[in-house]
Amino acid sequence: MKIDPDSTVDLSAQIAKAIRDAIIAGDLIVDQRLPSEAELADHFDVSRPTVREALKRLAAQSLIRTQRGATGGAFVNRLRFEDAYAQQVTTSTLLLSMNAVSFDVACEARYALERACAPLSAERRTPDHLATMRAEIHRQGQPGLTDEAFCASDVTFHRALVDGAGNKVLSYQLAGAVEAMQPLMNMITFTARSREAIVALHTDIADAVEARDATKIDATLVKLEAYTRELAHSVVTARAQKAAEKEHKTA
Amino acid sequence: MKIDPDSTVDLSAQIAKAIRDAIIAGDLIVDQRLPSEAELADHFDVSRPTVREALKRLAAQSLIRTQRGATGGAFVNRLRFEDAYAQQVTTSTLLLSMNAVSFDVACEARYALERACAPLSAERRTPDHLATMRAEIHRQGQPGLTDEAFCASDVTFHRALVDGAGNKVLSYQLAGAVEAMQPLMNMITFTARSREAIVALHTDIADAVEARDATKIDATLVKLEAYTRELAHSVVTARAQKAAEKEHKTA
DNA sequence: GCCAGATTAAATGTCAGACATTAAAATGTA
DNA sequence: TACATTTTAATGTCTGACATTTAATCTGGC
Repeated sequence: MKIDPDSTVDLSAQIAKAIRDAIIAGDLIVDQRLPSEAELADHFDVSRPTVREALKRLAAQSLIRTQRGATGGAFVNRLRFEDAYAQQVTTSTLLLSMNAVSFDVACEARYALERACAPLSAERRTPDHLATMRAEIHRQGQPGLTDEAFCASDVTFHRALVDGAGNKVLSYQLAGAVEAMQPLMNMITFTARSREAIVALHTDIADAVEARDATKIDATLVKLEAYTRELAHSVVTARAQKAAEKEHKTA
Repeated sequence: MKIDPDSTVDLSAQIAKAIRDAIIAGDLIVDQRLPSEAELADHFDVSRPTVREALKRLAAQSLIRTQRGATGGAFVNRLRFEDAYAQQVTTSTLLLSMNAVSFDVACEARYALERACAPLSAERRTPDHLATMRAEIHRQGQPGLTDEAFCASDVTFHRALVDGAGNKVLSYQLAGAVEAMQPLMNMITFTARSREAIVALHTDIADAVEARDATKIDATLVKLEAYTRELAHSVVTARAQKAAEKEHKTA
């Protein structure tokens, strides 16, 4: 592991890269202890604060964890699925919001991916997945539910569908696609009628999952996507109209 | 933005979280300049190195960028698709290797997702995507290509297929699934015969994409998945046999 | 008045050394 | 042996300083 002290790049960034590369290459294995900060500072010929900045960078990516005390230090962290989920969701959410990704594009991606899980989910779903889906459908029908809670329940429902595929990698990849949509969905006002329609589609999906009918799941997801996009469009149209009216008033 | 100085959690982690939350909530918008390190230190009532550690954490997630000089400072970074790709690939790769994800599980996830792109790609692919696919097929047929180069070309081919869907979000989500497989694929030895078979399937896919035949693409991807898994299994079997022989010799 | 070069100022990048805190291991003692 | 104490080695944090970069400002000369 070496760095170039003459480079214009931050020393801490270079050190972080060197260690990260070592982890990726397998030179440092899970749970292995890194040298102490003082030793690393010595090795790279930099000060301790610089080493610390590098370690914090790695910690931010969940690549290492630190422990205080006599036998403490920095350890290569086993990247867990849950940690990766969280990062994935954060990154995806910011990506959508910062790049002004349209509702349609995000929605299309999400349903395309979700439909990919349908056949596997039909085959492998357990009673547990089914129970979660039914419970969320019930929650979604409750009056007095806020729009945000409705959206959150929607996410839980769809995650149960995805998890039903029984493939952790798939669940991880989908986490971003499904959850990152939430801020976009939250812009929609769900009327009683639209909630009813969505609950009906969700029920169809749950029924199809129970019957292990992959074709039916797929078809219903297509309907749900179309309906969701329709809803979003009506929101946009309504907003545009209001803006036009306001414009008219002030003029 | 506030932190709890009595918490057992690192101050730098708390500060990073506070700023991250502000970015996610939209309180800090893209390209906005954060207060200087000294001002942040003052605000959170900590020292400058602690603030710096927090900022490095955010920089590691591409949430901010820093600039030196008189008008420099830390700025909220527009998370670009390319940056997100890279992070996604790194995370996915480590996730698979550190959790000993089986070839079958990863492969299943990858092809399920890729098949989700097929209908869109059939509809929207441009001549460019097609040209990339053809070029990679040609490369894959060249004798003397190393296994690694073959794998790399394979990845490029499949990315062209995915990109053909013309949905950036989809491309981003797929990046991890496709590229993270590469280390696993690299364990396979591709014989001349198996390369020939793969090239034939790739050709079928390219032809189907050109003909905008979604059904055919899907069917061929299913075949390709089956063949890939078969190849991987034969490698595992061969290894097991060798190990058994060695065991026999030493015994 | 205008332009080129020198100066200044404000920010990040880096260093050195110190002290605080934590937690395990070593040690001492009943 | 069991328990309390001390030691020790690590991370966490602070202070203060200097180095470096870069844009803005000032200054002379034309």
